[in-house]
Amino acid sequence: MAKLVSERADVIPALAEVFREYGFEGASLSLISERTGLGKGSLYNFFPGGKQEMASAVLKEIEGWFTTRIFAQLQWEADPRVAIEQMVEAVREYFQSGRRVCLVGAFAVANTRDLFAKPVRSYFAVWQKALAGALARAGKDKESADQLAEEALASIQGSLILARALGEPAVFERALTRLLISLLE
Amino acid sequence: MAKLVSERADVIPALAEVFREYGFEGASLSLISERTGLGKGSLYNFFPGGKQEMASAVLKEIEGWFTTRIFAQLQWEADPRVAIEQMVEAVREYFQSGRRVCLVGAFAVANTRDLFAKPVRSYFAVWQKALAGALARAGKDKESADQLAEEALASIQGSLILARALGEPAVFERALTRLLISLLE
DNA sequence: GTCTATAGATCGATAGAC
DNA sequence: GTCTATCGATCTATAGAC
Repeated sequence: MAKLVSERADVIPALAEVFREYGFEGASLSLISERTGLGKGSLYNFFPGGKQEMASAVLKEIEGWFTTRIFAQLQWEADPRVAIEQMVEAVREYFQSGRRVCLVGAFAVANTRDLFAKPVRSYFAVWQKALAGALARAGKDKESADQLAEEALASIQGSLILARALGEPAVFERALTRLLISLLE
Repeated sequence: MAKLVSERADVIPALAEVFREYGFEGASLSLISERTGLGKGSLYNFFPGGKQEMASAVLKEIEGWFTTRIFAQLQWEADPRVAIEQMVEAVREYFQSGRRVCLVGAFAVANTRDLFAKPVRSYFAVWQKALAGALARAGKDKESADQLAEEALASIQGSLILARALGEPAVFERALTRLLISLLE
Protein backbone atom coordinates (compact mmCIF):
# COMPACT_ATOMS: atom_id res chain seq x y z
CA MET A 1 0.00 0.00 0.00
CA ALA A 2 1.04 3.60 0.63
CA LYS A 3 1.64 4.27 -3.02
CA LEU A 4 1.83 7.89 -4.00
CA VAL A 5 0.08 7.82 -7.34
CA SER A 6 -0.67 4.39 -8.57
CA GLU A 7 -4.40 4.24 -8.86
CA ARG A 8 -6.80 6.04 -11.08
CA ALA A 9 -8.54 7.60 -8.12
CA ASP A 10 -5.31 9.15 -6.89
CA VAL A 11 -5.00 11.55 -9.80
CA ILE A 12 -8.58 12.81 -9.79
CA PRO A 13 -8.08 15.59 -7.23
CA ALA A 14 -5.20 17.00 -9.28
CA LEU A 15 -7.30 16.69 -12.44
CA ALA A 16 -10.15 18.53 -10.74
CA GLU A 17 -7.90 21.42 -9.78
CA VAL A 18 -6.55 21.75 -13.31
CA PHE A 19 -10.04 21.75 -14.85
CA ARG A 20 -11.22 24.29 -12.29
CA GLU A 21 -8.32 26.60 -13.04
CA TYR A 22 -8.22 26.29 -16.81
CA GLY A 23 -11.60 24.94 -17.88
CA PHE A 24 -12.06 21.93 -20.11
CA GLU A 25 -10.47 23.36 -23.22
CA GLY A 26 -7.79 25.32 -21.42
CA ALA A 27 -6.58 22.25 -19.58
CA SER A 28 -4.19 20.85 -22.16
CA LEU A 29 -2.81 17.35 -21.86
CA SER A 30 0.69 18.70 -21.40
CA LEU A 31 -0.52 20.79 -18.48
CA ILE A 32 -2.44 17.86 -17.05
CA SER A 33 0.63 15.69 -17.43
CA GLU A 34 2.73 18.26 -15.63
CA ARG A 35 0.28 18.81 -12.78
CA THR A 36 -0.45 15.13 -12.18
CA GLY A 37 3.16 14.07 -12.62
CA LEU A 38 2.05 11.39 -15.06
CA GLY A 39 3.13 10.96 -18.65
CA LYS A 40 0.53 10.98 -21.38
CA GLY A 41 0.91 7.23 -21.73
CA SER A 42 -0.05 6.72 -18.10
CA LEU A 43 -2.95 9.13 -18.39
CA TYR A 44 -4.33 7.24 -21.37
CA ASN A 45 -3.79 4.02 -19.50
CA PHE A 46 -6.05 5.30 -16.69
CA PHE A 47 -8.45 7.16 -18.97
CA PRO A 48 -8.66 5.46 -22.38
CA GLY A 49 -11.34 7.96 -23.38
CA GLY A 50 -8.86 10.80 -23.08
CA LYS A 51 -9.61 14.24 -21.72
CA GLN A 52 -13.34 13.76 -21.87
CA GLU A 53 -13.13 10.68 -19.67
CA MET A 54 -10.89 12.59 -17.26
CA ALA A 55 -13.45 15.37 -16.95
CA SER A 56 -16.28 12.86 -16.56
CA ALA A 57 -14.36 11.15 -13.75
CA VAL A 58 -13.90 14.50 -12.05
CA LEU A 59 -17.60 15.30 -12.34
CA LYS A 60 -18.41 11.89 -10.90
CA GLU A 61 -16.11 12.47 -7.95
CA ILE A 62 -17.65 15.89 -7.33
CA GLU A 63 -21.10 14.35 -7.42
CA GLY A 64 -19.89 11.74 -4.93
CA TRP A 65 -18.52 14.37 -2.57
CA PHE A 66 -21.75 16.37 -2.59
CA THR A 67 -23.85 13.25 -2.23
CA THR A 68 -21.95 12.13 0.86
CA ARG A 69 -21.38 15.48 2.49
CA ILE A 70 -24.53 17.37 1.57
CA PHE A 71 -27.32 15.54 -0.21
CA ALA A 72 -27.35 12.56 2.17
CA GLN A 73 -27.59 14.80 5.24
CA LEU A 74 -30.39 16.81 3.69
CA GLN A 75 -32.33 13.62 3.10
CA TRP A 76 -31.61 11.56 6.19
CA GLU A 77 -30.54 13.83 9.04
CA ALA A 78 -33.26 13.72 11.68
CA ASP A 79 -33.28 17.49 12.18
CA PRO A 80 -33.57 19.18 8.76
CA ARG A 81 -32.40 22.50 10.25
CA VAL A 82 -29.17 20.91 11.35
CA ALA A 83 -28.72 19.43 7.87
CA ILE A 84 -29.19 22.86 6.30
CA GLU A 85 -26.63 24.43 8.65
CA GLN A 86 -24.19 21.66 7.77
CA MET A 87 -24.87 22.24 4.07
CA VAL A 88 -23.98 25.90 4.30
CA GLU A 89 -20.78 25.12 6.19
CA ALA A 90 -19.81 22.39 3.73
CA VAL A 91 -20.42 24.75 0.80
CA ARG A 92 -18.31 27.45 2.41
CA GLU A 93 -15.51 24.97 2.95
CA TYR A 94 -15.76 23.40 -0.49
CA PHE A 95 -15.59 26.66 -2.38
CA GLN A 96 -12.84 27.90 -0.09
CA SER A 97 -14.83 30.90 1.04
CA GLY A 98 -15.38 32.06 -2.54
CA ARG A 99 -11.88 31.60 -3.90
CA ARG A 100 -12.63 28.39 -5.72
CA VAL A 101 -14.83 28.35 -8.81
CA CYS A 102 -17.61 25.82 -9.30
CA LEU A 103 -16.57 23.44 -12.04
CA VAL A 104 -20.11 22.23 -12.61
CA GLY A 105 -21.36 25.77 -13.01
CA ALA A 106 -18.52 26.57 -15.38
CA PHE A 107 -19.30 23.48 -17.46
CA ALA A 108 -22.94 24.55 -17.58
CA VAL A 109 -22.19 27.71 -19.53
CA ALA A 110 -19.05 26.69 -21.44
CA ASN A 111 -19.11 25.69 -25.07
CA THR A 112 -18.55 22.10 -24.02
CA ARG A 113 -21.85 22.15 -22.21
CA ASP A 114 -23.50 19.45 -24.30
CA LEU A 115 -20.66 17.02 -23.54
CA PHE A 116 -21.49 17.07 -19.85
CA ALA A 117 -25.11 18.17 -19.93
CA LYS A 118 -26.39 15.08 -18.13
CA PRO A 119 -24.14 15.08 -15.05
CA VAL A 120 -24.40 18.87 -14.83
CA ARG A 121 -28.17 18.74 -14.89
CA SER A 122 -28.23 15.90 -12.40
CA TYR A 123 -25.94 17.71 -9.95
CA PHE A 124 -28.24 20.71 -9.67
CA ALA A 125 -31.48 18.77 -9.92
CA VAL A 126 -30.55 16.36 -7.12
CA TRP A 127 -29.31 19.19 -4.92
CA GLN A 128 -32.44 21.24 -5.48
CA LYS A 129 -34.68 18.29 -4.69
CA ALA A 130 -32.76 17.31 -1.55
CA LEU A 131 -32.77 20.85 -0.21
CA ALA A 132 -36.45 21.36 -0.99
CA GLY A 133 -37.19 18.10 0.85
CA ALA A 134 -35.33 19.27 3.94
CA LEU A 135 -37.10 22.62 3.84
CA ALA A 136 -40.44 20.83 3.58
CA ARG A 137 -39.59 18.69 6.59
CA ALA A 138 -38.65 21.88 8.40
CA GLY A 139 -42.19 23.10 7.93
CA LYS A 140 -42.33 24.96 4.62
CA ASP A 141 -45.13 24.18 2.23
CA LYS A 142 -44.00 22.36 -0.89
CA GLU A 143 -44.25 25.31 -3.23
CA SER A 144 -42.13 27.71 -1.20
CA ALA A 145 -39.69 24.90 -0.36
CA ASP A 146 -39.11 24.32 -4.08
CA GLN A 147 -38.73 28.01 -4.72
CA LEU A 148 -36.40 28.60 -1.77
CA ALA A 149 -34.15 25.75 -2.84
CA GLU A 150 -33.96 27.11 -6.36
CA GLU A 151 -33.10 30.56 -5.01
CA ALA A 152 -30.43 29.05 -2.77
CA LEU A 153 -28.60 27.31 -5.60
CA ALA A 154 -28.78 30.38 -7.79
CA SER A 155 -27.49 32.52 -4.95
CA ILE A 156 -24.50 30.23 -4.41
CA GLN A 157 -23.60 30.14 -8.09
CA GLY A 158 -24.21 33.83 -8.64
CA SER A 159 -22.22 34.97 -5.63
CA LEU A 160 -19.31 32.77 -6.71
CA ILE A 161 -19.28 34.53 -10.08
CA LEU A 162 -19.67 37.97 -8.55
CA ALA A 163 -16.95 37.28 -5.98
CA ARG A 164 -14.60 36.15 -8.72
CA ALA A 165 -15.46 39.05 -11.01
CA LEU A 166 -15.02 41.70 -8.34
CA GLY A 167 -12.04 39.99 -6.78
CA GLU A 168 -13.91 40.06 -3.48
CA PRO A 169 -14.42 36.65 -1.90
CA ALA A 170 -16.37 38.41 0.85
CA VAL A 171 -19.29 38.65 -1.58
CA PHE A 172 -19.60 34.88 -1.36
CA GLU A 173 -19.33 34.87 2.43
CA ARG A 174 -22.07 37.46 2.75
CA ALA A 175 -24.31 35.48 0.43
CA LEU A 176 -23.86 32.36 2.55
CA THR A 177 -24.68 34.28 5.72
CA ARG A 178 -27.87 35.61 4.19
CA LEU A 179 -28.63 32.19 2.80
CA LEU A 180 -28.50 30.51 6.18
CA ILE A 181 -30.85 33.10 7.63
CA SER A 182 -33.35 32.91 4.80
CA LEU A 183 -33.40 29.12 4.82
CA LEU A 184 -33.90 28.79 8.57
CA GLU A 185 -36.33 31.62 9.22
CA MET B 1 -24.44 53.98 -47.28
CA ALA B 2 -26.51 50.86 -46.62
CA LYS B 3 -23.46 48.66 -46.67
CA LEU B 4 -23.95 45.21 -45.30
CA VAL B 5 -20.67 44.70 -43.48
CA SER B 6 -18.14 47.35 -44.15
CA GLU B 7 -17.44 48.84 -40.80
CA ARG B 8 -15.81 47.45 -37.73
CA ALA B 9 -18.93 48.02 -35.67
CA ASP B 10 -21.02 45.94 -38.06
CA VAL B 11 -19.31 42.68 -37.17
CA ILE B 12 -19.39 43.08 -33.40
CA PRO B 13 -22.88 41.63 -32.86
CA ALA B 14 -21.87 38.48 -34.75
CA LEU B 15 -18.62 38.31 -32.80
CA ALA B 16 -20.56 38.61 -29.55
CA GLU B 17 -22.82 35.72 -30.47
CA VAL B 18 -19.87 33.48 -31.34
CA PHE B 19 -18.07 34.27 -28.08
CA ARG B 20 -21.26 33.69 -26.13
CA GLU B 21 -21.81 30.32 -27.76
CA TYR B 22 -18.25 29.03 -27.75
CA GLY B 23 -16.34 31.07 -25.16
CA PHE B 24 -13.08 32.83 -25.85
CA GLU B 25 -10.97 29.77 -26.51
CA GLY B 26 -13.71 27.81 -28.23
CA ALA B 27 -14.35 30.58 -30.73
CA SER B 28 -11.71 29.73 -33.32
CA LEU B 29 -10.79 32.18 -36.03
CA SER B 30 -12.13 29.84 -38.69
CA LEU B 31 -15.47 29.77 -36.88
CA ILE B 32 -15.43 33.52 -36.44
CA SER B 33 -14.59 33.94 -40.11
CA GLU B 34 -17.46 31.68 -41.07
CA ARG B 35 -20.01 33.36 -38.81
CA THR B 36 -19.05 36.92 -39.68
CA GLY B 37 -18.69 36.19 -43.37
CA LEU B 38 -15.27 37.85 -43.34
CA GLY B 39 -11.92 36.32 -44.27
CA LYS B 40 -9.15 36.30 -41.74
CA GLY B 41 -7.43 39.08 -43.61
CA SER B 42 -10.44 41.35 -43.18
CA LEU B 43 -10.79 40.42 -39.54
CA TYR B 44 -7.17 41.36 -38.89
CA ASN B 45 -7.70 44.54 -40.81
CA PHE B 46 -10.50 45.50 -38.39
CA PHE B 47 -8.85 44.03 -35.32
CA PRO B 48 -5.05 44.14 -35.63
CA GLY B 49 -4.78 42.77 -32.09
CA GLY B 50 -6.42 39.53 -33.17
CA LYS B 51 -8.92 37.54 -31.15
CA GLN B 52 -8.19 39.36 -27.96
CA GLU B 53 -9.03 42.71 -29.55
CA MET B 54 -12.22 41.20 -30.94
CA ALA B 55 -13.28 40.05 -27.47
CA SER B 56 -12.36 43.42 -25.96
CA ALA B 57 -14.46 45.17 -28.57
CA VAL B 58 -17.37 42.91 -27.72
CA LEU B 59 -17.01 43.63 -24.00
CA LYS B 60 -16.91 47.33 -24.76
CA GLU B 61 -20.08 47.09 -26.80
CA ILE B 62 -21.79 45.17 -24.02
CA GLU B 63 -20.73 47.79 -21.51
CA GLY B 64 -22.12 50.44 -23.83
CA TRP B 65 -25.45 48.68 -24.13
CA PHE B 66 -25.83 48.31 -20.39
CA THR B 67 -24.70 51.88 -19.77
CA THR B 68 -27.30 53.29 -22.13
CA ARG B 69 -30.15 50.95 -21.39
CA ILE B 70 -29.72 50.26 -17.69
CA PHE B 71 -27.06 52.17 -15.77
CA ALA B 72 -28.06 55.59 -17.11
CA GLN B 73 -31.71 55.08 -16.18
CA LEU B 74 -30.76 53.91 -12.71
CA GLN B 75 -28.77 57.09 -12.22
CA TRP B 76 -30.86 59.72 -13.91
CA GLU B 77 -34.47 58.58 -14.12
CA ALA B 78 -36.51 60.81 -11.84
CA ASP B 79 -38.45 57.91 -10.32
CA PRO B 80 -35.99 55.25 -9.15
CA ARG B 81 -38.75 52.65 -8.96
CA VAL B 82 -39.51 53.14 -12.62
CA ALA B 83 -35.79 52.78 -13.41
CA ILE B 84 -35.67 49.49 -11.50
CA GLU B 85 -38.70 48.15 -13.33
CA GLN B 86 -37.09 49.11 -16.62
CA MET B 87 -33.88 47.41 -15.56
CA VAL B 88 -35.61 44.12 -14.88
CA GLU B 89 -37.39 44.30 -18.23
CA ALA B 90 -34.18 45.15 -20.08
CA VAL B 91 -32.37 42.26 -18.39
CA ARG B 92 -35.13 39.85 -19.32
CA GLU B 93 -34.97 41.02 -22.89
CA TYR B 94 -31.18 41.03 -23.10
CA PHE B 95 -30.76 37.49 -21.82
CA GLN B 96 -33.64 36.32 -23.96
CA SER B 97 -35.63 35.10 -20.99
CA GLY B 98 -32.78 32.90 -19.81
CA ARG B 99 -31.76 31.36 -23.10
CA ARG B 100 -28.73 33.55 -23.60
CA VAL B 101 -25.65 33.20 -21.41
CA CYS B 102 -23.89 36.19 -19.88
CA LEU B 103 -20.57 36.62 -21.63
CA VAL B 104 -19.19 38.80 -18.88
CA GLY B 105 -20.05 36.21 -16.26
CA ALA B 106 -18.54 33.45 -18.38
CA PHE B 107 -15.33 35.47 -18.82
CA ALA B 108 -15.20 35.99 -15.05
CA VAL B 109 -14.76 32.29 -14.32
CA ALA B 110 -12.98 31.14 -17.48
CA ASN B 111 -9.25 30.50 -17.61
CA THR B 112 -8.85 33.66 -19.66
CA ARG B 113 -10.18 35.67 -16.74
CA ASP B 114 -7.01 37.72 -16.21
CA LEU B 115 -7.08 38.89 -19.82
CA PHE B 116 -10.38 40.67 -19.27
CA ALA B 117 -10.33 41.17 -15.52
CA LYS B 118 -10.62 44.93 -15.71
CA PRO B 119 -13.68 45.31 -17.96
CA VAL B 120 -15.34 42.37 -16.20
CA ARG B 121 -14.81 43.93 -12.80
CA SER B 122 -15.97 47.30 -14.06
CA TYR B 123 -19.19 45.90 -15.55
CA PHE B 124 -20.35 44.43 -12.26
CA ALA B 125 -18.99 47.23 -10.07
CA VAL B 126 -20.71 49.97 -12.07
CA TRP B 127 -23.96 48.04 -12.19
CA GLN B 128 -23.92 47.37 -8.47
CA LYS B 129 -23.22 50.99 -7.68
CA ALA B 130 -25.90 52.31 -10.02
CA LEU B 131 -28.53 49.93 -8.65
CA ALA B 132 -27.59 50.67 -5.04
CA GLY B 133 -27.91 54.37 -5.80
CA ALA B 134 -31.39 53.94 -7.21
CA LEU B 135 -32.43 51.83 -4.23
CA ALA B 136 -31.12 54.51 -1.89
CA ARG B 137 -33.10 57.16 -3.73
CA ALA B 138 -36.12 54.90 -3.39
CA GLY B 139 -35.78 55.10 0.35
CA LYS B 140 -33.48 52.28 1.44
CA ASP B 141 -30.66 53.06 3.81
CA LYS B 142 -27.22 52.87 2.26
CA GLU B 143 -26.22 49.57 3.82
CA SER B 144 -29.25 47.59 2.74
CA ALA B 145 -29.19 49.27 -0.67
CA ASP B 146 -25.64 48.03 -1.22
CA GLN B 147 -26.55 44.57 -0.03
CA LEU B 148 -29.73 44.36 -2.08
CA ALA B 149 -27.88 45.40 -5.23
CA GLU B 150 -25.22 42.77 -4.63
CA GLU B 151 -27.91 40.13 -4.10
CA ALA B 152 -29.67 41.22 -7.28
CA LEU B 153 -26.62 40.80 -9.49
CA ALA B 154 -25.79 37.44 -7.95
CA SER B 155 -29.37 36.32 -8.42
CA ILE B 156 -29.31 37.24 -12.11
CA GLN B 157 -26.01 35.47 -12.75
CA GLY B 158 -26.91 32.44 -10.66
CA SER B 159 -30.32 31.95 -12.18
CA LEU B 160 -28.81 32.18 -15.67
CA ILE B 161 -26.43 29.34 -14.78
CA LEU B 162 -29.14 27.30 -13.14
CA ALA B 163 -31.51 27.83 -16.04
CA ARG B 164 -28.84 26.73 -18.47
CA ALA B 165 -27.79 23.74 -16.38
CA LEU B 166 -31.33 22.48 -15.88
CA GLY B 167 -32.43 23.34 -19.39
CA GLU B 168 -35.25 25.36 -17.86
CA PRO B 169 -35.29 29.01 -18.87
CA ALA B 170 -38.27 29.43 -16.53
CA VAL B 171 -35.82 29.39 -13.62
CA PHE B 172 -34.50 32.71 -14.88
CA GLU B 173 -37.96 34.14 -15.37
CA ARG B 174 -38.97 33.22 -11.83
CA ALA B 175 -35.81 34.80 -10.46
CA LEU B 176 -36.57 38.05 -12.26
CA THR B 177 -40.12 38.08 -10.94
CA ARG B 178 -38.89 37.62 -7.37
CA LEU B 179 -36.19 40.20 -7.99
CA LEU B 180 -38.65 42.89 -9.03
CA ILE B 181 -40.71 42.26 -5.92
CA SER B 182 -37.77 42.26 -3.53
CA LEU B 183 -36.29 45.43 -5.01
CA LEU B 184 -39.54 47.38 -4.93
CA GLU B 185 -40.97 46.29 -1.61
C1' DG C 1 2.57 0.48 -16.80
C1' DT C 2 5.26 4.35 -17.87
C1' DC C 3 7.93 6.84 -20.65
C1' DT C 4 9.49 9.53 -25.25
C1' DA C 5 8.69 10.56 -29.85
C1' DT C 6 5.67 11.76 -33.06
C1' DA C 7 1.53 11.55 -36.02
C1' DG C 8 -2.32 14.21 -37.74
C1' DA C 9 -5.22 17.94 -37.14
C1' DT C 10 -6.13 22.61 -35.93
C1' DC C 11 -4.83 26.69 -33.72
C1' DG C 12 -3.78 32.06 -34.14
C1' DA C 13 -1.53 34.93 -37.03
C1' DT C 14 0.83 36.61 -41.32
C1' DA C 15 2.23 37.32 -46.25
C1' DG C 16 1.27 38.51 -50.63
C1' DA C 17 -1.74 38.41 -54.85
C1' DC C 18 -5.40 41.02 -56.53
C1' DG D 1 -9.60 46.09 -48.14
C1' DT D 2 -10.40 41.26 -48.99
C1' DC D 3 -9.08 37.04 -50.22
C1' DT D 4 -6.13 32.40 -50.26
C1' DA D 5 -2.18 30.02 -48.92
C1' DT D 6 0.65 28.96 -45.47
C1' DC D 7 3.64 29.59 -41.46
C1' DG D 8 5.16 27.85 -36.81
C1' DA D 9 3.20 26.45 -32.62
C1' DT D 10 0.29 23.63 -30.10
C1' DC D 11 -3.34 20.50 -29.61
C1' DT D 12 -5.20 15.42 -28.65
C1' DA D 13 -4.09 11.01 -29.21
C1' DT D 14 -1.19 7.01 -30.43
C1' DA D 15 2.87 3.95 -31.22
C1' DG D 16 6.56 1.57 -29.61
C1' DA D 17 10.81 1.13 -26.66
C1' DC D 18 11.78 -0.28 -22.15
